[in-house]
Amino acid sequence: MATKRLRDTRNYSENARTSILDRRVTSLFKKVEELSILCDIEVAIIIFKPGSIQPIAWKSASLAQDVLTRYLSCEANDEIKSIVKHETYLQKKAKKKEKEISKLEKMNEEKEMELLFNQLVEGKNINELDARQMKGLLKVCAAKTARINERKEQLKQPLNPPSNNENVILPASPTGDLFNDSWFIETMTSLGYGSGIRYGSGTKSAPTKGNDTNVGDNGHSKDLD
Amino acid sequence: MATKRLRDTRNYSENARTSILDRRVTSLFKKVEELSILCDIEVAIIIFKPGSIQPIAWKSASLAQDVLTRYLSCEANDEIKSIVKHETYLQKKAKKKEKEISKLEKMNEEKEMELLFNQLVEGKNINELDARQMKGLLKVCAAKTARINERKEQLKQPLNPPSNNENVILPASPTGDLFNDSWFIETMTSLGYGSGIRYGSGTKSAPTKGNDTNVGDNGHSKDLD
DNA sequence: AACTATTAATAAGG
DNA sequence: TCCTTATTAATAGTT
Repeated sequence: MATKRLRDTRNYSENARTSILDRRVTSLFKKVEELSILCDIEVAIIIFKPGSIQPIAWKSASLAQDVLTRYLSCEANDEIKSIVKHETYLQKKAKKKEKEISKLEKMNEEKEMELLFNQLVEGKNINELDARQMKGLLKVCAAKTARINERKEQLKQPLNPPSNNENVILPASPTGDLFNDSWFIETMTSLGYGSGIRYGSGTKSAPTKGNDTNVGDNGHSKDLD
Repeated sequence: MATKRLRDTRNYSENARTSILDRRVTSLFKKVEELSILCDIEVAIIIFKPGSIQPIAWKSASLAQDVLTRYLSCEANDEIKSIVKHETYLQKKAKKKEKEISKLEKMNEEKEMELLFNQLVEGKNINELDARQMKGLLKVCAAKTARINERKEQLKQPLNPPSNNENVILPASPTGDLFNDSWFIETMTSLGYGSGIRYGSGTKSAPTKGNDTNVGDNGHSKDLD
């Protein structure tokens, strides 16, 4: 029963909300139709529902358009102005999205290069790389080299023993220390990058600090699905 | 008393007619205002009375115009066809860009998971991962396990030399064996993947668990670092 | 979607 | 024009 005249549907579930709204809009249109016939007036109603982009027009898109056209021609001056306003609004929106895209593309590029680097470690044939990938890879290498140099500076300081378990705050730093430094230096050397380091030491380079790392060690992994 | 719901005002005197119409339009606007606020919709109403040329606009000329402009941009009007066309074009463009963004976001997610995996191999503390990352990681693990199994099959075949070394574009790079599967497999082994794998020695098939995503069996996660 | 109790809208009269 | 009142419409809650 009607406890109140109108419910505030804004807090309702999407489903209930649309069904209630449908009823109201239906009866509204009914009333307006009565009015328009019995009082001999012309009416156009446009409704924008929050969820849908498509507007609802009464009493039909074409008839509404007829009324709207006349209305706009009465207002004349503002017409073009507001439309142009709208246009620039849309253009701004598009530009914004473009920026967002290029940002994401850049992020993608970075991540791809990181992956590429790791793939190389895992045995990806270097011949499979194309020029673009190679270029990006060199960038990553440069970044990593820079980091190593930093690290070297740290090591020069007497009261600064190397700590192996510096953990990284992960996803935010694409240039973070993803790699075991010693392994990386050796690898770089083998590629001809390690300026002061000579290649030739028969090192096996498997990082051992991850030995006890277990992934999904118990039944908890089931809970993640 | 209300003998009927709505009177047909078309046969009334001009005076009575407008007064009746006024009341009705007033209550109509009241109702629509309630609707628009409580149901969070945008509405525009244009009314042409038979006598007067001037239309009535709800909820004010400027606000109505705003709604109308948007409406027209969706439906396309003859008079302002070109402008509106451009508008819808821009809207389509924005939609397209939105799709592009979501695609890129997905790609980013995948790459991030790959990276996460590699970070883990390199000693990242597993305790730092949240549920989402863990979930994605398990996916990657499954993929990598599949790869390892493939590799195992290859290793079983005695006459299967890796066809890696060819021309390389990198400066002075002896595409070392460092970029080989050995390191990866060792690491995998140390992680508890396919514990029977020995590089270069054809061994019995590892007692691999059927579940690809369930890796490792004993909870040593406390010792991770 | 149909039903019912409640509230809103409205016509007619003062 | 504004109030009152009888009547009908709209509608929330329920099924």
